[in-house]
Amino acid sequence: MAEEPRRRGAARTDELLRTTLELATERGYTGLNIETVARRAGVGKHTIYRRWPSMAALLLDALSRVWTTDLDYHDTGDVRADLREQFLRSVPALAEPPIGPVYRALIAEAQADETLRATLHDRFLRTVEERTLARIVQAQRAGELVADVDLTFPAEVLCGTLYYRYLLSTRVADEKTVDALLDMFMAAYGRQPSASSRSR
Amino acid sequence: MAEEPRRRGAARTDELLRTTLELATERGYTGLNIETVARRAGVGKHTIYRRWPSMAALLLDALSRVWTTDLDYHDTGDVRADLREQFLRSVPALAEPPIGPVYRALIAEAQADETLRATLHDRFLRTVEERTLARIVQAQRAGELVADVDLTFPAEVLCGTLYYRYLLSTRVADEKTVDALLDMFMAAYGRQPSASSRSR
DNA sequence: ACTTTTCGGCACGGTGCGTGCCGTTAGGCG
DNA sequence: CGCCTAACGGCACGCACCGTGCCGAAAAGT
Repeated sequence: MAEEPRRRGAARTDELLRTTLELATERGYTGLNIETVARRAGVGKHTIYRRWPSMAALLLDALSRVWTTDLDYHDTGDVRADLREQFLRSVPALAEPPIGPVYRALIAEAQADETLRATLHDRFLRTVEERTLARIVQAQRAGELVADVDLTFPAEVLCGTLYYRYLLSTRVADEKTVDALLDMFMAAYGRQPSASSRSR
Repeated sequence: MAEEPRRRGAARTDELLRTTLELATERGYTGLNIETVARRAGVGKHTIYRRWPSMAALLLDALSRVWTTDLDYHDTGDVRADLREQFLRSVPALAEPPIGPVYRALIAEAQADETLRATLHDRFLRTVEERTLARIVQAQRAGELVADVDLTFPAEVLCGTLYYRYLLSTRVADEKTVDALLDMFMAAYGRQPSASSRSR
């Protein structure tokens, strides 16, 4: 999204992204606009507009910087435990600054801009869904989950439910939630009948 | 949210809500602001502010007007068919005007306002989740679903997944999606083992 | 040293916000 | 019936942010 500036730019580009994340952390969603970022960075607005066509584009790049999300599912051979560990690790990261405010700002702007909505999904959510799918497909191959079922949609349900909690409700996605979600998933696709996986 | 105006107000209040919905239908999310509503209704801005403290409050009331959502789950004795019918009926209603634009506008504003987020959830999503829960609990009592499982969270997953699709991705929640969702739900909580409910 | 391009700074018109202050008008009351 | 009070429409304000244009300065490339 950011075109490489020719001369002094690279360092400035980097600084602007850092400034954006700083602002998100200190002042939250409210402080996230171009004027404020420019003022804070001691920069003319052109310097920003030369790099990004809109605030949304700047936010997308800023988010990419921190969305490392240590999204690396373990594979201990216990798919439920691995999913659980990953969910409990990544959900708080989503809510806290700087990711939280930046993400919220993008969600807000995306409501008015379908293209942004698609970009947002492609660049972030899709990755999460795909990695999740990869992990459960692996479990399926290992015999932990029932065979002959397309797990694409279940992977979306797993991720989507957590995002729904965070973005559309005020309920936190705590351990209880994650466990209930995994109960449902394992009850539907786990190998052993039901009772054992449905407890806990 | 709207306090009853004393004299000329009731009719005006009603007219303003209708004007808001008209604007949402004709111009979408973009046309939804107080100035535009006031201009369109031929009204001073005070007349709006006297009734609602913010655009969000006005939108909430406007949404209530059209959120009848014919949310009435049938009970034909086949819970899967009843859920399917309801989902396919209500999902498009959510996307089309006037509900779509108004809802999107609220989602956008709610990102900056936690209280609004809670209100939005309480006034709309919670109802949907509760009715869904009521229907599947009934199915549980009828022996269609496994007993001794708390279905509160599954009800949230059912609704949440559809909202996730609509609000955070650009994928539509079509028949295939609804069927896949119900596959998962029935596989997890349906009475008959798995194979039959997982097909389709 | 000279050119090119980015740079910061400033100002502009435009839009929407929320709040004042008019004079007007409708509804309720005596 | 006429008065009085409250809601009304219209207008203007200061504020914030948007996106753009123009300046002279400074840095990078030649």
